[in-house]
Amino acid sequence: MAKPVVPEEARRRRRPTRQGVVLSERLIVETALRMLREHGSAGLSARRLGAALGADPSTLYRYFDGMDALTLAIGEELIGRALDGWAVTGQWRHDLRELGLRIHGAYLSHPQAAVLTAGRVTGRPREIAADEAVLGILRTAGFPDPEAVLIYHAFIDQSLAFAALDAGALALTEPSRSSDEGQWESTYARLPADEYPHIAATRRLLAARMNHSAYPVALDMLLASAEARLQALRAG
Amino acid sequence: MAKPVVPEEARRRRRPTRQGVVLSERLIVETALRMLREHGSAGLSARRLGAALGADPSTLYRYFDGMDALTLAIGEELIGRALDGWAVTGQWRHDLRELGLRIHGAYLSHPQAAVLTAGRVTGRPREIAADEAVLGILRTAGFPDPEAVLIYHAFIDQSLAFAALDAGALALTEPSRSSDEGQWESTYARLPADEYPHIAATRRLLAARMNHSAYPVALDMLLASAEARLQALRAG
DNA sequence: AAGATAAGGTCAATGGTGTTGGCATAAGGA
DNA sequence: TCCTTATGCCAACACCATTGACCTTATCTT
Repeated sequence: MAKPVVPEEARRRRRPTRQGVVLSERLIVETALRMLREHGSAGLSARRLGAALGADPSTLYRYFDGMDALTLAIGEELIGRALDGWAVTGQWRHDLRELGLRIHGAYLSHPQAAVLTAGRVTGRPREIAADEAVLGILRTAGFPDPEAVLIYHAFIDQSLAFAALDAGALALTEPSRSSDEGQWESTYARLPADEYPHIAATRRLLAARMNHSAYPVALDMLLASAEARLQALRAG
Repeated sequence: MAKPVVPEEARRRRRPTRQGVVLSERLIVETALRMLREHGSAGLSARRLGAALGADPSTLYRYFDGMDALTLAIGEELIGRALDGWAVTGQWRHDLRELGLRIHGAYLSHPQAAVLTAGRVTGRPREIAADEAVLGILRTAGFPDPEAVLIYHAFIDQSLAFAALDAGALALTEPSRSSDEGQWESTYARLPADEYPHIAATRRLLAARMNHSAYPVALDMLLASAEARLQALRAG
């Protein structure tokens, strides 16, 4: 840690860059997101980001202490976007479903960024806010604390895990665009039917399915199971 | 792609390296795994791997066309280890549970490697074998094909997604070893109780829970939900 | 057994990366 | 208006993956 990073709110002397740009944490994160979208996850580097901002790469170290910290900031931004405009209705199952799909969607809308950040738990404000919201929904719904914590954990980790997985797949295939459906079809068709009878028997269904995310299905199964537990608790 | 890579089974002239080591795909992958375990995921580089093997880094390109291909080979090796010794008993729920935990476990036993490879679907032999097995279990259990495909997809992606997520967490905290339990405890304790009442109320439970993987819980919920569907199908 | 062929190991070089210490300059407080 | 120092810039370091040319020697052919 060579140079101390000044926290954003304490910045006073905003000196414009040689090319006239006035930097800020926000500007840097947004530019990084744009670069990730346009040039892929390998396309983000201190040098390129610096160039895009019209600033020397080393200047970034005045704002983040290392690329890793920048990555975390990007993750926080994505979580924030997922929560924007989300509101609790009081129907716990609906609310959780909505939140899950939003998180998943926010990450998938920036797959290249998601690849870098999902799985990195940041502990930053907006992430904590999401945790608090989920716990609140479950406890209000009537789950006893131990149960609520268990389900909260499964729910949030499953959402992030699928977001990362699906984003990874998207980030990989996006370059080779041509994939649509036909790719899986041919992948499965290539396998010898006698050696892989079950795959062969469901070839069509598989090809149609594998182009979508399994997250909505997994999410609904998790929520259904939670509801069953809740009813069992009420009954017994 | 400058130099064509000779497939392993077609290799004839195995010339020992200057330091006397006879290379092979297997040896390289195993050495890479060992290096990942010992020096972390950032510790694997062509140069270091070459050094560890007693060979010039460029030699690796005779075996894999790029570090990316090596990564895929490592992933295939991990899946293979998960399947080693696994056998179907005929009780579908037990079998799937076992397989899921094995996959998850195999990845977690090499977290640094898992970070690199999970999420990269390879389509290599052992991976396809796992897919066929899962589909077989579900269809034999009585799930109609569309249902079987849906659940197969959710199951396998859930396993891989959690493996990647948990491995990532493990790979990160391993360097700073000291994390055990106390870290989460203090993380939650630091939050103002009036702003985060639900977190505050369940602080203890959370601290105890967050050190474990949510996968077993999520897996059981998915399987429970699948069983409910199967019974509904049989009844109606 | 001798020679030809080319697989496979090595060398050197290219253009990329994150990161740092020192320096210069201008912003904002006095 | 002057001083302080935050902040941008420069040059350098050590690392990275990858490649093309070269050389050596294991294997095949005759």
